[in-house]
Amino acid sequence: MSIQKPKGTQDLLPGVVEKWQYIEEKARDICARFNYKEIRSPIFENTELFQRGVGETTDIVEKEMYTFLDKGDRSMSLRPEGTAGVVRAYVENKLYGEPDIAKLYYIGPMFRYEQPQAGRYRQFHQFGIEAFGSTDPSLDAEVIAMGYLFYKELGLQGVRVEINSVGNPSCRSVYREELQKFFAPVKDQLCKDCQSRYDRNPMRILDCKKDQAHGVGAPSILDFLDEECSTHFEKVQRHLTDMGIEYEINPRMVRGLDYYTHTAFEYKCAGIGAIDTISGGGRYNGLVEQIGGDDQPGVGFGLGLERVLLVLEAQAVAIPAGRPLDAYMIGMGEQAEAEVAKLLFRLRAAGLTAEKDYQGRKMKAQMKSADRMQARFVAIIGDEELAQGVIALKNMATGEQVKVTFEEMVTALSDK
RNA sequence: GCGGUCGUGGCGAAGGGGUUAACGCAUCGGUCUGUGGCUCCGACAUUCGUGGGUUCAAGUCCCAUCGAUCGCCCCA
Repeated sequence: MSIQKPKGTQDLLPGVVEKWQYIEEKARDICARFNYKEIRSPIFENTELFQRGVGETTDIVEKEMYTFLDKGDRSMSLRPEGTAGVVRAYVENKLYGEPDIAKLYYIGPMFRYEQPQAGRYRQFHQFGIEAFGSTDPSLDAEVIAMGYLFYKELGLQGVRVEINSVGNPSCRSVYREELQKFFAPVKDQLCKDCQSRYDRNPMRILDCKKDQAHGVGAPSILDFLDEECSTHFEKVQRHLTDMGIEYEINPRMVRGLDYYTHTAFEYKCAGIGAIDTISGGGRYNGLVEQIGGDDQPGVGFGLGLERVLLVLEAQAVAIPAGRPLDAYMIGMGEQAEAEVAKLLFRLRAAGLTAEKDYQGRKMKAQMKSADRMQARFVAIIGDEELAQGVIALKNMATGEQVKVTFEEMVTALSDK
């Protein structure tokens, strides 16, 4: 067997790649309207960045990173998510010194060594935004609203917004202890997974899919928020309501990255097998400092593009087709073929999309080819046309055929 | 890391131990010596993911391995 693509990766071939371009275009457009600027950071970083940024105890860092030693014995990792690298770039380039807050976005591949399944790949793509430098709840709400609008403008139906507040590190640690106290007496009745969650991350027990009953009567994080955290959370909600964004509060929501503070949110939608979360994000006020910068707050989302595609497909949302072919040129005979090559270049230089045959096929086969490519016109040159200095233009939709001079060709093709 | 299902031409798909590997679509050629979407005719897998084993005989049975797919953990 010849070499195959690495497990969990995809070749995006012509026919599909146009969908990606369309989605990326939509992302860039919405970023422009919200005034987010693109940032391109490396696809690999020092491993330590992710250990510190994403969190040593997260599954991502513990078992899902593509880590390797480079030739200088430095430990490098392919980025498993987008935020850490952007934060690093923000700090390294001292963007906090700018007068306005930094509103950045990225689109690109991320890598996690996981077992692939529906909506999950080892190389996947995210469109994400990060806004640094403000704790204003209206910024949290803006980020949430922007993701929502992105899905809406793509034509996705049934996207739900769930929000939660995970508080700050101090209210969270109190809550964590309370949760462990709550579960301690029933620990051995919990499912196997939840027993291991008990120590690692008791909040996940609430999110257990096997047994929703686990969390009945359990304390809610929202009751442990301090003054500042609950005020922030209330203001975020008010802003969302003012913008007309519908949301649900899910006090059981837990995110997979350690860095979140205050607002955490997810977008959910059916259509990708067992997975319903299509993206998520939140505020991360301690992260910039943890990466070695000033104490600058941040908030953002990371949105899975494969999941967007899958839901678009599940909902059969039409995606605009790529650019059609204006003309397919056919030359009969050596001299005519040379003329075709020349005119083809002229058409292309004039901004038209044009194609010819390169396999020496019969005219009939070339016509079929033009039909397959959905060419609007077929331009034919044979001995007769050559002698008259004209070209036969056939409209493939109507079947009409007219003769035009070489000079008239470009305009004839342009305005139809 | 664990579990289920699957792996036959460019694509879809039959064949479940016996010697020439159905069929459909697509493609190419002809019918139509220079005109597509229709018809009819013809061509198109020394080979069944890979490696090993069982057998007189293996796409067909067994083992391993790789991959796809779905699910668990976790996540986008």
